[in-house]
Amino acid sequence: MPELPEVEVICRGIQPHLVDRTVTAIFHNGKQLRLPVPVDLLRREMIGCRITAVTRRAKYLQISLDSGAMLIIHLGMTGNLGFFSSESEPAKHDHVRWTLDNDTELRYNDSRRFGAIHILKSQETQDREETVFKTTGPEPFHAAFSPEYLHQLAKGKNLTVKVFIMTTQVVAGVGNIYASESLFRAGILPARKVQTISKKGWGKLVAAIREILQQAIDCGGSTISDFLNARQEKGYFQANFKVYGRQGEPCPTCQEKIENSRLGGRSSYFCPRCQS
DNA sequence: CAAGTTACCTGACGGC
DNA sequence: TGCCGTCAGGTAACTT
Repeated sequence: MPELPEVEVICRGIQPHLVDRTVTAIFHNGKQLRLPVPVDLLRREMIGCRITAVTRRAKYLQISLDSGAMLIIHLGMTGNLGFFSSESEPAKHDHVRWTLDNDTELRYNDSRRFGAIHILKSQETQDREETVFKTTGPEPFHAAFSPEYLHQLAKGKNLTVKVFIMTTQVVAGVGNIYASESLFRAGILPARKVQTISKKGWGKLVAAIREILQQAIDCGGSTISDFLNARQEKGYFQANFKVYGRQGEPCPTCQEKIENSRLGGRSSYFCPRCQS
């Protein structure tokens, strides 16, 4: 489900419902996510605390508390967050619920359980870039994500460009869908080796990644099978996919058939005429 | 040490 | 109808 745009959409959606609310109770259905859910610690660090901010770093949501503690949520492939009346019956795969002081609940739903929930104590939040995000690259919208940076980092590497931009250490938040779409926009084949890309090529790619991610955020994200925002509404950027999931269909630019090949174990879609 | 593979888990879909 | 294989938005721990 979520790449950077979907996480950003959820972040903006839950923020107004969470800020200035106090956590009154936390429930866990006992199921382990990618990591065990630290329920006892969550209760100790969150109950009675007021939420002060909701932010995003890479594909992680960061929920700050007035105690200085911070809840960090990763949605994995199928994770989602939504608000419900605390009276209503939890849905299948609602693994964790945070009850708030206005009788609503934030609910974490995740059928495949590839997500993760962490809590940082007050004294651990300040240096999280050096701990939690030690291996996470720059945000795509940040100035540090520059053509020079990519050109430098690519030196001596024998990777394909698609695998490269999907690597967390290189840049945060670019997943399988937006990697294919950005490479199409930049006119670069997914299988191109990073060594062969010029500074100008990296410039095109940086611009393409930013434009695609921004458009997707503006569209409320992409709903492939089950993504919903905090108000349980679908995103509609999938209507703007030029290549993702479209193998065999004509390229929207030149009518050549879109192809699909596997790179790093992931489906990669491209136009063999527009991209080189 | 870089690069490729596997594992985690549920659900949808196509073929038989 | 159901059984089987394959695939799916991510990440980290393995192996080569």
